[in-house]
Amino acid sequence: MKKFKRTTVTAALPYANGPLHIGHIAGAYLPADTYVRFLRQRGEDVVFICGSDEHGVAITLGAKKEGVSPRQFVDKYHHLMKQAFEDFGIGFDIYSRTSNPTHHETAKEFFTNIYNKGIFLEETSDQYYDEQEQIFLADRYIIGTCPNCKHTNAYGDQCEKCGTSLSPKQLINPRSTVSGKTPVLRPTKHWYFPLDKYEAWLKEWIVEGHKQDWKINVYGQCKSWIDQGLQPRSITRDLDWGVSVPLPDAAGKVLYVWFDAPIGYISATKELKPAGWEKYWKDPETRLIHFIGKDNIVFHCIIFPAILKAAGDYILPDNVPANEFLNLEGDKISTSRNHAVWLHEYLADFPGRRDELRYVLTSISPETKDADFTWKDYQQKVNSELVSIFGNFVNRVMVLTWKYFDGKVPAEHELPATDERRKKILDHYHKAHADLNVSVKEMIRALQDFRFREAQFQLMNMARIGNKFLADTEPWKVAKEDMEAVGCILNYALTIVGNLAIACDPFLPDASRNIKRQLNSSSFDASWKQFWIKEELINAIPQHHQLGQAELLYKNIENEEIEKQIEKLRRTKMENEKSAPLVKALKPEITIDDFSKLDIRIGKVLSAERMEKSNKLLKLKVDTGIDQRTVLSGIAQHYTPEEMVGKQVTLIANLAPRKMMGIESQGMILMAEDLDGKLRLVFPSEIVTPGSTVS
RNA sequence: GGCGCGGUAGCUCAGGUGGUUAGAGCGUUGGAUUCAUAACCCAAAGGUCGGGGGUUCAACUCCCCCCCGCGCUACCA
Repeated sequence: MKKFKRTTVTAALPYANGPLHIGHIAGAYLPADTYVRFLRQRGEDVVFICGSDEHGVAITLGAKKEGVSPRQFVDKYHHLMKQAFEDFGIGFDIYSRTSNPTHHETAKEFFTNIYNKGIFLEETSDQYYDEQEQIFLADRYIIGTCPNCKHTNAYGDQCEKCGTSLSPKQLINPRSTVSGKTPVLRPTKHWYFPLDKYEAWLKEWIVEGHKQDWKINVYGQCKSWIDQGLQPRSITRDLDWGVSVPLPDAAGKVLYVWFDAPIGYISATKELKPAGWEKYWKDPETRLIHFIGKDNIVFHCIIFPAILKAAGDYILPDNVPANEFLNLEGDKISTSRNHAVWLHEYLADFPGRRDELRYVLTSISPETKDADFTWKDYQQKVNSELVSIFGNFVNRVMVLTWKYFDGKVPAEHELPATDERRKKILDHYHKAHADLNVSVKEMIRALQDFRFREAQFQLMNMARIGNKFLADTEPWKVAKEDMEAVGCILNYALTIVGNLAIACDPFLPDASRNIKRQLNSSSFDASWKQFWIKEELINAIPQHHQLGQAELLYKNIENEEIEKQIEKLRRTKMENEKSAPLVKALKPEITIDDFSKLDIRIGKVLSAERMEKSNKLLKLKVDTGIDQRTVLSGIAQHYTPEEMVGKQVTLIANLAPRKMMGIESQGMILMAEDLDGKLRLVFPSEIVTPGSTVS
């Protein structure tokens, strides 16, 4: 592998529209922090960059909802997140924010730089405009009736009821959420980044260049994107919140949040090191690593690198170890449904138990597939691994040393194998030592490869070996006859404890500090970084050294504590169900004249088949009494073609024809939608003649 | 529908250029032990490696088809 002089580590900029939950932590911040701690232990030059992502329409929308300005809105969440990170002990070198002036300048420089190279495309297209407010409406500022499920408050980019992604022009009866008025289409100019022109380069860089070293999920996703063909992407928006486009004819336009956000990494580095930031972003001997969740892969692996490439003389990410998602008690974590374990709430409910959360989240880290956090599992892992194996080992060594040597590290010397027992002790010592060194090497290798689950497992294995060493050598028995041998055993046991204190720093920083305190190691622990360099057990503690008081590292998580948490989630779920409207709201009143415009008839399905390349559409041939016509209906997930044939259906016969997937649909079949989204046919209670009208 | 990733013991996961009885930790059960937070140590039970075909002397590992989970994508008058 290429040798680098320094490392720039970024963790995804969290979006400032809500608090942090354990999914965020497990996905990006904890692995990043673990990795950075590892590099720092080795004495490497590393910067660890993060900050709040504060632009975009969702922010303005959220602010509006809370009745505050975007500024106040992002201030609130920025400080909440910053505090939670700090309280949890994520050790960023800087936690910045994209609303900073430095960031605005940097982002504008990026734009101008690329603009001056003539790389951007300019294009004018029709978008919805609110005439009363005199603003262009971003997708999420437009609501209307969802063409799919008829939900009356679907957003312009997505219907939250049925999950369909939309474009504003698909909405029926669009209206502006700002003024409530019906918006009009008006031309507007935007700038596009020609991703397609970077396709060949991306292919070479990723598909050929990173086949071996990028995680398979990341690589596969990138390859899929590139193979599908890349399109130019719009990088500006009509909005008054964000980084304004630095061009004379661009009033009211800002950079698209996805263009400016990753640049935030660079701005934050500038802020951290005004003089020396460039070497962290432009020196080919710097290694750039992005820690993100899988939702960010395309931006960090495709778009941002292309932008860096276009800007010129920037380095590209050497690796992007994206994680999959974390679920909670079998369900997706959801901010809107409040189905989450919020970081700040965890810290308040479990004071002094940061390591515990780190440990469990790393042990279930969604490195290769989505993982599930359950409180029961949390309790079990803490109690049976952290407490029983790790904490207990440290404690028993401390207690034994105090018991037999008044807390003074026994002399380390060659133990002459003068009898059977000593011989056995020496055998166990050699075995333990060899096993420990294997674990140390495996742990470090795993850390280098971003396999944090495995790395932490090897750490625990060190404690397991320690426990076994004590059980095998039984110093409490030997003490009755051979104190010199006991001294040797405990000297080595303390060596293991010292090495554990070193090794656990990336994973369990609080325990590391705590053990150092117990070992009273401040006078010599500066030499401990040799552990990370030699990649083997070091002689951590000098003989005759006076230890501090023994203290339990962790205590058991009691049933009541986790039951409280489970109950909390259960209550939220119940409240959600209670408060969720069971039936949809009534639509505005209409007149009999409105109704009489509809020509609703009963038809009979003559034939039915699946549409090619669609998993929702069925192509039906319907006898309407008047004619036989083709009707496409999005019911393929609810009815098979076979069961549709011969069925009587209710259809709107005078609806304007509409082409879908190349075929014209002449009418619409009426369906009842159950609360769970299931569609059921509506038809007369007894067979009627095709063509019968409905009124 | 297309594409990507995944589906291995109760749980969390390893593994594999195809080759003797498929591994680990936790959990469970039994034993041993007492320095330790009833912890540690030893041992055992537990898997038709998502399903079905195929290639092969031999497949969990390669090929084909299918099913399930997650994501991206097309589509749902």
